Amino acid sequence: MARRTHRVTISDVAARAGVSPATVSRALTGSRPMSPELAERVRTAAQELGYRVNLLGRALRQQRSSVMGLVVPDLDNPFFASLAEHLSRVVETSDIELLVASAGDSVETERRMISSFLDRQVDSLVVIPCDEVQSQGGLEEATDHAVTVQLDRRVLETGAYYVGCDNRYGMSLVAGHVRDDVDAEAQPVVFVGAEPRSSSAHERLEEFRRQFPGSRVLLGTFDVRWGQQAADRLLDAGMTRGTLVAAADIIALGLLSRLQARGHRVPDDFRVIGFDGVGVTRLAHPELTTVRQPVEEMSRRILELVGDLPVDGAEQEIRIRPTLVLGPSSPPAARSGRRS
Amino acid sequence: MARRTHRVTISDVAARAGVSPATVSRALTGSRPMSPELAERVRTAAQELGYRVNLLGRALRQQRSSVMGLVVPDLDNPFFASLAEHLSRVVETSDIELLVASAGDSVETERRMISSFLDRQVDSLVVIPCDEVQSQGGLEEATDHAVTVQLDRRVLETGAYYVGCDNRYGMSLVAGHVRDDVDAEAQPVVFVGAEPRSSSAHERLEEFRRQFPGSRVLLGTFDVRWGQQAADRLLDAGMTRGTLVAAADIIALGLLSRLQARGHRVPDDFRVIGFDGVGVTRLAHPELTTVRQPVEEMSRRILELVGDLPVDGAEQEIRIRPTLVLGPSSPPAARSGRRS
DNA sequence: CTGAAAGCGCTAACAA
DNA sequence: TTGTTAGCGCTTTCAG
Repeated sequence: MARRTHRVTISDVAARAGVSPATVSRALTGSRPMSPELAERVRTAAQELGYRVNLLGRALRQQRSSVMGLVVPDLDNPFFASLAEHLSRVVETSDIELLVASAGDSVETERRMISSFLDRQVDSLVVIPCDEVQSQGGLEEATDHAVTVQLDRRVLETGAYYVGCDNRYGMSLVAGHVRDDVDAEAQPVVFVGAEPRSSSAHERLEEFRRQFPGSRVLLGTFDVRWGQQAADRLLDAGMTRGTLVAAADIIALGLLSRLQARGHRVPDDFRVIGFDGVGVTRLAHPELTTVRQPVEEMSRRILELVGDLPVDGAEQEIRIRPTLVLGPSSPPAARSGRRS
Repeated sequence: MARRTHRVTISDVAARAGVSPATVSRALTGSRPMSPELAERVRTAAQELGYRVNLLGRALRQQRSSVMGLVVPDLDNPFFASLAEHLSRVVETSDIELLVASAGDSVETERRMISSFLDRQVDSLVVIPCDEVQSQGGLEEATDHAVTVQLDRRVLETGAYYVGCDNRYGMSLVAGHVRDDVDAEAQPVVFVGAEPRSSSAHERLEEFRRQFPGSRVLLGTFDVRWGQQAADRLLDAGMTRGTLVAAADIIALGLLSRLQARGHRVPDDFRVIGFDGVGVTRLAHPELTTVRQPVEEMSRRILELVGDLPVDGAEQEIRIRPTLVLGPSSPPAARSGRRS
C-alpha cells in the first residue's frame, strides 16, 4: 500500500515541461488548438510525473461536475438494480458519469442522499422515489438545483421530469390476456399488489380494479417475502386454483415459490402473471407471463433530458408503453382452453 | 423546473449575518467553539438564503472528499447488487458516503471507473474486480492513490487489501454435506462452475476438485443462463439424476429452472447446491442449500480498514468463514436416506 | 472568540 | 499559439 507522498499538480507538470499551467491544461484537455510538439512535451512530462487531473478542481472552476446521480430505493430489489445497470450502460456512451446511491428503503436516507448529491454539485439527478408522498420534499429540493428526473415512480407536484412506463396500459394488456385466455370461473382472478405508496403500485392497482371490479385484492410490499405470504394466505383460505396477477415480478416470484412448495401446479392450478420483465426475475420457473418495461428506451430518454442540448419544451412526463410477454406461467389459450 | 439563478455562497451568508466567511464555516460545521448567539444568527441567515455547502470546495480545501467508491462488475448480478446494498447500509453509520459505479462487465470500463473515482479524489475505493488478471492494472493504480480494498475477488500482487469469504472452506462444507447426506452412487456429483477468471471461481473450483477428484466439471459464467445451458447439456447427455454443485446461487437458479422445466424433480432426481446465500436468490424454489457469505461482517471489516483510525498493521487479506445453510434443494440425510 | 488572508487545483478571460 | 491573472467555494492558519 505505497501511497504517493506528494500530489502532482498541473503546476508541477508545467514546471517540468517548461510551460505555463494554462498550457498544460489545454494540452491535456485539447480545449484549444496548440502546437503538436508542445502538446507532446506536456503529455510526456505529465506521464513521467504520474500526473492525474483533480476533477474537484476542474468542477469547481467549470461550475459543472459531469456527474449524474442516481438514487434507488434498494439495490436488493433486482428491478431497481437492473434499472441502475441499464442507465449506467446508456450513460456510458456520453461524457457524463453515473454514480449510484441506495436509499436503503428509507425516506430519510433518500433525502440525505439527494442532498449530498446536490452538495457535490451533480449536474443531474435521477431518483426512483421511495414514497409517493414523503419523497416530495427531497425532489423539490433537487429540482431547484439540478436537472431532476423521477424514474419509474411519480411523485406529484415536484417540478421534476418523469420517465416511466405506462402502467395502466401494461395492466390493461394483462387484463386482455386474462380475458382472452383464462376461464375466469374455473380460475378466479386475484391481484397481489403493493400498498400504493408509489405511483407504480397505485396505477397498476387502479387499472386492475377498473378491469376486474369486485375481484379480490391483496396488498403488501414489493418483495419476494410478501409474495410468499400472500400465497400462504390464499392457500390457507382454501383456494385451490386461480389466476394471480402480481404487481411485480418479484412478488410473482414469491407466489411461485410458495405455490409450488405447497404442491400446486403452475399454470394448471394457478396461473401467475408478473410485471417488469427485467433482470434476474425473468428466469423464474416456470417463466413468467409478464409486462416488460422498456428500460432501454427509458434510459435513453433520461440521457436526452439531461443532455447538453437542453431539450426545449421537453414534456414533463414521458410514459413509454410496455409490452406483454407470454410465458408458461400463464400461457395463451391454445394450451389452457377458452371459455366460449 | 425553476432553477435557482445565483448560487448562494458562504460569503453571501457572511454578509447577511454581518460576520466573516470563516465564522460562517465554523458556525455551520461546528469545527470551533463560538458564541451560541452568533452561531444562531449565522444559521438563520443561511436558512433564509437557502445556502447549501459546496462539497467540491470543501473537499478541495480539506484534501479529502469523505467518499468511498465502489466498483462492481455488474448490478444485474444480484450477489453484487446485494453486496453494494449491504456495504451501503454499513457505511451509512459513518460520516463517509458510498457511491457505486458499475463496470458493465467490462475490464475497460472498470478501469475507467476506477480512474475516474481516483480523479474525483475518493478517500477509499472498494473494487469487486472483473478479472483475476486484467483487473490488476487498475487496482495497482488505485492502490497508489487511495486506500483500496478488493472485495470478494482477489487479484494477486496489487498491494490492495482483500476482504472476502473463505471459499475453499465453504466448498469443503458442501463436500461434507454431500458425503454425509447423499448417496453418491445413486446421484453422481457434478460441479457447475465458472471459468476461473476470478479468485472466487478459482478457489471454489479447486476445492471441489480436491474434494471430488474425478468428478465431472462444467465451466461457464456467473449467470442464470449458463446454469440453464449446463442443465440442458447434462440432460441431453442422458443424465437422469445427480447432485449438482453450483459455484454460485445464480447458476443454481438456472439449473433449477431448466431441470424443473424438463420435468425433473428436485431434490428427488437432482439435488442442487448453491453458493453465496445472499439477495433475492435465497428465495428460489425449492429453497437452496447454499453457502452463506458473511456479507454483513465483510462490510464492517471494510469500513474498519478505511476508518479514520488507520488500522495499524492490518492484515492485507481478511477471509471470513461462511456457513452452510441447508434447504430442500439438497436436504440432510433424514429425508433422503444415507448410504450406509 | 472572531477576522483577514491565503490557497487547495483547475481553467477561462484577457493580453501578448 | 502561449502566458498571466484571477477566482470557482471552501477552510485553516495566523493575528488580534
